[in-house]
Amino acid sequence: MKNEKTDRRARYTRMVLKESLIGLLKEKRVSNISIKEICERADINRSTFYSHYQDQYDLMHQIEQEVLGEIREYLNSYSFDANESESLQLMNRIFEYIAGNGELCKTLLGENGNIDFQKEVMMIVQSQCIKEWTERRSVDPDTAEYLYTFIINGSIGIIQRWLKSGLEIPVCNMAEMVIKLTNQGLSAFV
Amino acid sequence: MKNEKTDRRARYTRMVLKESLIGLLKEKRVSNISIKEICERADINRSTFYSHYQDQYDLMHQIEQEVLGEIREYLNSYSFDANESESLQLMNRIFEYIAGNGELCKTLLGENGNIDFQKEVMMIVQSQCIKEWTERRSVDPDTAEYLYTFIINGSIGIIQRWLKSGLEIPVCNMAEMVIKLTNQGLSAFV
DNA sequence: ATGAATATGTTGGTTATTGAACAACGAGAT
DNA sequence: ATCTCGTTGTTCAATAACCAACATATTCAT
Repeated sequence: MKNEKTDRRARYTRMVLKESLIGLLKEKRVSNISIKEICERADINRSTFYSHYQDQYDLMHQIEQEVLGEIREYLNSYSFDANESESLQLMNRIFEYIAGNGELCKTLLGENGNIDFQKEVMMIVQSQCIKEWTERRSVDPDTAEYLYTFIINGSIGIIQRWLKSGLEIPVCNMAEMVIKLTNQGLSAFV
Repeated sequence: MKNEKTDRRARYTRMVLKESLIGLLKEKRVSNISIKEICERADINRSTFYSHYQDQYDLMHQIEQEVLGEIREYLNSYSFDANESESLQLMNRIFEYIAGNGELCKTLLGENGNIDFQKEVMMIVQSQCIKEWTERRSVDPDTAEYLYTFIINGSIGIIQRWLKSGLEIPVCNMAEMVIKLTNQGLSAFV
């Protein structure tokens, strides 16, 4: 029944180390962040760091995996409305999630974030979107590769722009915009 | 050279326990706060609590002593301007301090605070004020006792009112007001 | 007044974190 | 090329915090 698995102390240690890295990521990219720095900011002994993580990248990766897990959970807790496009609904939820986790997402999806993680996030929803299309009409697999790349990178870019602007545009408009761009783009090839 | 004396862990534990109690004091008075409650809020094991403090009152007392220490330090780091009344300057500094430590002071000086602590705070400055008067003119010691009581309680009341209002009135006006009331009051007896 | 539930101190064995030390490495300056 | 100086992994004994369990106390409804 215990919500948290581990010892209180370990939980606390991991929490502050994560917060510390996230804070530092607002200023610079992981590669320029030292382990010493992370520990000082978290007020945790350096040797303790090593008993939890290999290095900065490992810590960052674990943060990313948690966020991905939360996003997936968030999407799964949702029953689709049959009247609307599944892709659009998914996209809406993604934007909702990002908006509701502002600071963290702003960092992980921002310029100091890991591009592979960012792609993975967009993949969660765009893969559904692309599937809807390619199932209906036949697409040359080589071409599809390029379409993926374009759509995923475009989506990431637009989200980063949105986060920078301070989430001025409402969630539903963002979702609609991306879906439109995706569908329009795909329609030229199928 | 170490600013902090103890182990990081002990420092952290004490810090969160203090924060926890301060938070709870916003809702109710110490006597209605259980140790279990404090520990749960702080996410600290109950047995750890006992290795630092006797009980809620002990913890609260230590917080109060720290604040008193900080106030004294704050006042000592100040060189007086010979042109102005020393009492008024002191009073100004007290209000400055309170304004700069809003949340904590609002709690400790508020309705759930310890009246003895509150009196001690006002004593720090009013004793100077009263000394200035009684040195100059002779006062019946019995009467003086009542004058103290009146002035100290009046000062506390006015500060609580000020904190409740959200510090609307500027610091210097508050200080002047209390000093005026004090001096006017005393002038009737000496 | 009685009983059930909840808070209190206290204990002993276990585990996580600490601090300090070490050799090894890399970057930058002279 | 040599000399700093700071970061890196790693170790280890000391200790703070953990948890679970226990036997009292308190509280509170009926």
